[in-house]
Amino acid sequence: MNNEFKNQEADARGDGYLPGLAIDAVIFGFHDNQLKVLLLAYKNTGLFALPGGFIRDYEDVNEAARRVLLDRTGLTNIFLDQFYVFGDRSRHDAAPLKAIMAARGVMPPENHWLLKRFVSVGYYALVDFTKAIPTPDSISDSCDWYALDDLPVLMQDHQLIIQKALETLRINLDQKLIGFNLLTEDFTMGELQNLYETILNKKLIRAAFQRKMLSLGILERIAKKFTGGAHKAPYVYRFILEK
Amino acid sequence: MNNEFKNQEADARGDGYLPGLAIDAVIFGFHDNQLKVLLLAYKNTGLFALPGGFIRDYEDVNEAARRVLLDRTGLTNIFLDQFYVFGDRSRHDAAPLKAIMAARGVMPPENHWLLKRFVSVGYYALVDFTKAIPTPDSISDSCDWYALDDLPVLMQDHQLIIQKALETLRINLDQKLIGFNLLTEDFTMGELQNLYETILNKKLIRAAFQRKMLSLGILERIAKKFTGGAHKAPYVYRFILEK
DNA sequence: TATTATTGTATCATTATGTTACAATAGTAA
DNA sequence: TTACTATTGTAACATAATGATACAATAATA
Repeated sequence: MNNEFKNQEADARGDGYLPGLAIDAVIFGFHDNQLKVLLLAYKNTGLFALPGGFIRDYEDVNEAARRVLLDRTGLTNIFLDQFYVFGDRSRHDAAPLKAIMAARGVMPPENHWLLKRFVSVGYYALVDFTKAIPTPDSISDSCDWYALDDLPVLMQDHQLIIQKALETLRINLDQKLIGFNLLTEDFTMGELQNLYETILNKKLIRAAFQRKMLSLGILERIAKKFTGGAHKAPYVYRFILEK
Repeated sequence: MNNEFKNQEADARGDGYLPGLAIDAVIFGFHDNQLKVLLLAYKNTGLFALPGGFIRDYEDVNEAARRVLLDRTGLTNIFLDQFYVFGDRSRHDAAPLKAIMAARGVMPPENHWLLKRFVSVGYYALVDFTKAIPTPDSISDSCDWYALDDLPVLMQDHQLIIQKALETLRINLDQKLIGFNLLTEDFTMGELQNLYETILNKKLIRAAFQRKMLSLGILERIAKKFTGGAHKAPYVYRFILEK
């Protein structure tokens, strides 16, 4: 779904879009020691869904995914990767979209392109929670963060898509060094460890974690952070961007 | 491309297929200490291409990929995984397909569905070279193995697709334990090490490799293999399938 | 029976990771 | 100022994983 939905509704053939192909984006954020994802709520239907969209005939598929991310968060230059193509026939279920359209007073013809079978390319993004500005599209009343362990009921197979995105994130967290994308520019070692523990859902050994992170040579020590607590102030680190 | 190409050619609208979506399969085999991939050669055009196909409207996308693999190799129950979606607009180039059709005496209308832009889901498969029976489709004169380091000139972005598949294979070789899929059911430790060295393109330490593999508890020692060489006979191992 | 090439594994060295401990604070309260 | 507390940074040692070398155990052959 995107801001151009009105046009999409009006034109039953879907001119200007790649047919049968969609994008679903699992946009991760980290706040209050919880992993969260951005979800849209649809007017009068009680349905929740991942941000998504379609591909214009002049766009690369990856470009379209960046556009979706920009439209829902206002962010560019964000970590964004494909992780799986959801192409089962059983995904096809016109009912939710009909309900959404009906709630808006639209009765689409049976052969409306949006009611056809879609294959969806799954993307996951890692964003700085404090920088993102959740923005609903034209047919949803809200775009908000939901904790992964307290999700509302989701449309179609969106629950599965989130599950698979999380698995990908867990695997790639250790391989590629992508966790930093979920934090603010500056962070303490404790914050970084909290993030890792939340994503991996297990306790890590503090001394070993710190030693490992520092040994990677990807962290720059910026300054001390005086939190007001009655204890030694932690250092603030910053991820060193490679040139 | 697949055996139903004749039907596909005849029907300019592409009825019965998902529009604009294709599958490209990088089918890896291992022979003569070389990694090889299956390629098709097209009649009278000098063009080489990856095995591929389209998705029937009654098929899951993954199912369609299995069908392609079966049609080109005769194999089922094979390691097969998605690795990337190739969706750049710049991929669109009707020329090769026109050439192929022209070589067959067909002049498609400009709006023929096969000449439109396609997004392709990349799959990679690992097969036992000795078991696969390379089989051309209806419009290619050959289906054969080509060594990765001696590939012919390939259609469109198929070179890039192979490159990306190889990267995926290298990353997953250590994570998941998938190398065995490229060997016969029984193999020696030396053969396994050769496979790893070929894929990773680097020498491995024999003692450490053997110790690591045995410690994983995934190998069953079957018997000795008397090769006729004037030296100690190696053991033959078999991958233990988990239940 | 000696010779040769290769395999399986033991041994030690090096590196990485798990675990414990402790000094160095930054605040609070006496 | 001075104890007291909680947390951080890191040293120190233990354990595990990997790298490197060495050598005994063979299958064939001469």
